[in-house]
Amino acid sequence: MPEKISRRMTLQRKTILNILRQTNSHPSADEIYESVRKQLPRISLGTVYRNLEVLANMGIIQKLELGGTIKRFDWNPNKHYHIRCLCCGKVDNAPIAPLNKLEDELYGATVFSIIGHRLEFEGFCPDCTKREAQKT
Amino acid sequence: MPEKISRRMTLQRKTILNILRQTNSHPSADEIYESVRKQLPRISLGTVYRNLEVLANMGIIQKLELGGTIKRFDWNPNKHYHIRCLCCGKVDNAPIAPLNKLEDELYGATVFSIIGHRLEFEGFCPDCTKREAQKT
DNA sequence: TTGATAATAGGAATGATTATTATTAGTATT
DNA sequence: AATACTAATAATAATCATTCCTATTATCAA
Repeated sequence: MPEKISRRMTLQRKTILNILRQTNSHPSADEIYESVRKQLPRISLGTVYRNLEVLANMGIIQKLELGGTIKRFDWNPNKHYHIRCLCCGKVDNAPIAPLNKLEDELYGATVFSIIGHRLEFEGFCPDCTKREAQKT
Repeated sequence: MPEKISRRMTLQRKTILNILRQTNSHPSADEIYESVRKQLPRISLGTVYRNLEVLANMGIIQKLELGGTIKRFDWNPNKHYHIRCLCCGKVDNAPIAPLNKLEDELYGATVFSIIGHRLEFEGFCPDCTKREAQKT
C-alpha cells in the first residue's frame, strides 16, 4: 500500500504539536486530548489519535510503544531511549547514547531480517521511590 | 499488600504449562486458550489469563510485554531477548547474551532508581520477507 | 462556483485484558 | 465420612485504549 500521507497543517494539528512541544512528560493520547480541549473544546479524541499518527508518520514527533498497554508521544523524533516508572507509568528520557552496533551481533545468527531495536529501562521515579520508602 | 501466591498445580495449570512448553512460538493468551481447549473444552479464557499470571509470578514461565498491544508468554523464565516480526507479530528468541552492564551507564545520570531493562529487536520473519519480495 | 479531496466531530465498534460472582473442587480436621 | 474452610473455576460483564465509521465541513484547484 502506498499510504498517501497528508502534510496539511490544520489548526488541530498545530495545537496538538504545540502542546506536545511544551512538555517533557511523554503524554498519552488521552492526556494530550485533555490539554488540547482547553484550547479547542470541540476537538474529538479520534482526531487527536489520527493526528498524532499523522505527525509521527511525517517524522515530526515520535510514537512510543513502551511496556504496559498505552502508547505515549514524544515531541523529539530522534532515536533515544526512555526510563519508565514501574509504579506510576511516568516516562523520562534515558541519558545514554543509541547502541548502533547491537544489530550486528545478530547477523547470521537469526533467520529474521533485522530492522532495529527498542530498548527501555525500568525503575522507580523519585516520587514512587519516596512513597515506597515511607511504607516501611 | 503481601499478595499471597498459591502454588497448587491444578489440572488447568498443568495443561497450560505443558502446552506452553511444547512450543517455541511465544503464543498469546488467546492462542494458548485455543490449544488448551482441545484437552479441556470447558476451560474459560479468564482461567487461562489468571493461570498464566500465576505461573509467571511463580517464576515458572515468563510474561512478555513486547511492542504492539498483546502480551505473549514464554516457557523459559530466564532473561533473554526477542525479535518480533513487524509484519505478522511472530516472536523468536534473539541469540545474544544479556547486557548486564547497561544499567551502570545510567547511575548518577538519572533521578530514577533503575531496576532493569527491556530490549527487543524488530524485523521481518522469513515468511514476511519473502512475501514482501514477491510484491515487487 | 463547482467539484474533488481531505479533515473533522461524534459516536459506535473492536480487541485484549481484568474483575465479578456464583459454583465447584480440594484439603485438613475432627 | 461429615464438616468447615479455602482456593480455583466457568461464565460473563466490565474496562480501557484504540480504531473504525459516517455524515458534515473545510480547503484547494480548475
